[in-house]
Amino acid sequence: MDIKPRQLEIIEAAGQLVTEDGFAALTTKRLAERMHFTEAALYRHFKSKEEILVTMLHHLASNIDERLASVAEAHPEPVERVRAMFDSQFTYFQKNPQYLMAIFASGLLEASHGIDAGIERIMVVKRRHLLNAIKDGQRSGAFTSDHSAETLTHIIMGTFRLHMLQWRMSGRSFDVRKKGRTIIGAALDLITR
Amino acid sequence: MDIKPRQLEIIEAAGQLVTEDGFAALTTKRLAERMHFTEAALYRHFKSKEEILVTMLHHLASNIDERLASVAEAHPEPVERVRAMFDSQFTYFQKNPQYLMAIFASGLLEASHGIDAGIERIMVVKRRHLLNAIKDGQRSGAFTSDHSAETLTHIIMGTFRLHMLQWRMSGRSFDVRKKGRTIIGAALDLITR
DNA sequence: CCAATATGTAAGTGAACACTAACTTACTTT
DNA sequence: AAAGTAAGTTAGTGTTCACTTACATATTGG
Repeated sequence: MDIKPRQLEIIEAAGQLVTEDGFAALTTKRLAERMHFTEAALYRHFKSKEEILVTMLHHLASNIDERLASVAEAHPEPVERVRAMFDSQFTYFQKNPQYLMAIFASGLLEASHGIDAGIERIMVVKRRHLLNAIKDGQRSGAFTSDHSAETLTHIIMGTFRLHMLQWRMSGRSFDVRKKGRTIIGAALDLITR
Repeated sequence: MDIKPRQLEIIEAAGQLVTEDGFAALTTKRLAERMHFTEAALYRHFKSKEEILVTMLHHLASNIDERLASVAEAHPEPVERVRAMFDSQFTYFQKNPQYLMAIFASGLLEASHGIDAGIERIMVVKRRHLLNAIKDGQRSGAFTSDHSAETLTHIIMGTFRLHMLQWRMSGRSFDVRKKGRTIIGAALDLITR
């Protein structure tokens, strides 16, 4: 699925609307206004509103997957790898806050199965990369084996998600990367034996 | 703010709709259908759809506050107190799954300020009780003081929230209490020194 | 008995929604 | 130069939304 430049512009505008004012704010009228064209023009690029969201989520999942894979390759040491993975996430969302919504929407939206599946896929992608790092860390003895890799992954992911939520709820008023490093650092410290 | 019995029935039906099929599914038409009366009858009990949600969130926040306060009183020992607090939460949401939505909605809905504020209030209530317990645990030496009580609270809350999200996303297909005990137990173990 | 109150119904309202049909314009390919 | 294509426009469509008005019925307290 290749995304044309004009489609990407629309996707980014859609993400902006959702992240700024919530899902209810994403209407064809408002999206067209932001694009400085009419509602009908939207349908030259996407066949439905749902397709806009699904394409956006697909694009986002691919981006995140690539980034995390490249970070994993660059950092063989597990503790540093996890740290670098979250650093990469913080940097990404700092630069592309319009995609923040995709972290939280899961299980709430359900306007369609396609959207729900797209959101879940993003979560699964992240989980897979993190779980790999944690397992490596357990093998090398860097992380505790008192609890399963799945449990440790859950704790780290939960910590990350809440951090991003609070950043968003605060109107992105603090340095998500700096505070994120502290809190992810603390969580990493707790599972490091 | 006292809630009349008929109002409570409507609130519970509204929570059911949201938890079953998402926020978009909460329409006056569907809510009236579930109550086996007409849309107009809703407006005998609430002056707007927003008031239904705000009243529901207020009711929920009060319930949770009471429960956590009573649990805290019954368990002076911090580690056991935290465990009992989450046990209480698991039991509550197992019995009242219609209120699950309120855990996740934060920062996403924004259909109105009143709703957003109501959801945030629930988060604040929980955080306050948990933070107290963690601070007590640090004072008594039960919990590590390597990280701030706020950071530890964040990690535990994030862990809890993700657990509830996964329960909901799975269609509540597993025993939230049993699995929750394991995962909260692991998190508690990590912060116990 | 009767007036007040609570709780319902039938039948609508205008506004907003996603989406479509028909037509136009600009650029590119042959 | 002609034909095709990409990307817009105007002016709608029917549907659904939250909510309202006017009226009906049942229960209850003085």
